[in-house]
Amino acid sequence: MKDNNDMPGHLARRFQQIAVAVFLAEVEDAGFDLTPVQYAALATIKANPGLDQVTLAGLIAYDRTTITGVIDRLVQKGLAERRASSRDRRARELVITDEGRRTLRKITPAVESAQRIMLRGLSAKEGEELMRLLRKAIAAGNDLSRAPLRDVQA
Amino acid sequence: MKDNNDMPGHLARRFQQIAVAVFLAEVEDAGFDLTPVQYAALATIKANPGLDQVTLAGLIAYDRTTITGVIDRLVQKGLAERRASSRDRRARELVITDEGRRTLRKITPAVESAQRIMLRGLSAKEGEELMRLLRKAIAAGNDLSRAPLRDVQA
DNA sequence: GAATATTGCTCAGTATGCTGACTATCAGTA
DNA sequence: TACTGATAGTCAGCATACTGAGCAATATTC
Repeated sequence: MKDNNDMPGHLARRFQQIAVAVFLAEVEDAGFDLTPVQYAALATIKANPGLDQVTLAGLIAYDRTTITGVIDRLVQKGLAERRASSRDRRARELVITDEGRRTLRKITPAVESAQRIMLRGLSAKEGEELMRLLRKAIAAGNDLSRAPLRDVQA
Repeated sequence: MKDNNDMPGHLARRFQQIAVAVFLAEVEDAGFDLTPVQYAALATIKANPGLDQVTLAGLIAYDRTTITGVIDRLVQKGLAERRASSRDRRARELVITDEGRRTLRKITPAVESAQRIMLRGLSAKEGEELMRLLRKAIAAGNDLSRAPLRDVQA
């Protein structure tokens, strides 16, 4: 009988569970209230001003139905804005606000600290190897989820 | 500026997302309707008949408030039963039903197939190494989440 | 240019996960 | 025994994630 600890799926769930908890704790200690998902979305909006929701979803591999709620909350917190697109009236252009920019800047140390903490059981070399293997497994399985990563050809 | 692909937290989310999608697809192909979480709970109940909910939660690192709903659904599907404990009237003893046992047995090939598919981008050696690193990182971060893994001393 | 297909977004419904609060019960102690 | 603290379970509320359906607008095809 295979143990849970031999199941990559189970290990993935556990590691993610810890990663989220560490992220939230570090960010809260820094005086902010932002989830990992909201952080990734906000950082991606900042790096790609004016992108639409589907493109954002593709860049961070979120489901398009999930993005709606995430952006709702970013907007509600005053960190981002949804604007009507002039090119396509179906689409919304997303932009970061000054407040969002400020938040991103101030929150960065906490985010980086969280990444270190969640790997604290591993040596630097092991941490790198873990990330390499995850990237490789993810690349091979990308199309197996409903929300695959998609590159944009601007 | 660090890329998402350099963030273990982001990679963890992506890998888990794929792992769940693969699991659900394989299980559905086999003609069953069981989530990864429900499967782990059911398998653990089978291996530890009569255990209470808190112990179950500790064995698979679920939050105790999450367990309630998971068991509700296992019971509703007729795969497990909740019984009053004679030793402690607060506790519920969990047991697997015959139907649950049958389901577990028939679903096992699909579950194992799912574990292989989610590692399909890696060699056997790399898959082992990924699991080793995940186990190590998880062990070091176990107490950082609200739902740590807990061993039982029968 | 009209019919068809596709796309961007939203919504309803379900299933994890979590925080925090509450009830019932048990355990230990004065 | 009464008091105190801890524990088992549930619930309300919020935030991901997904399925599937639907609406509005754009693209494509004839």
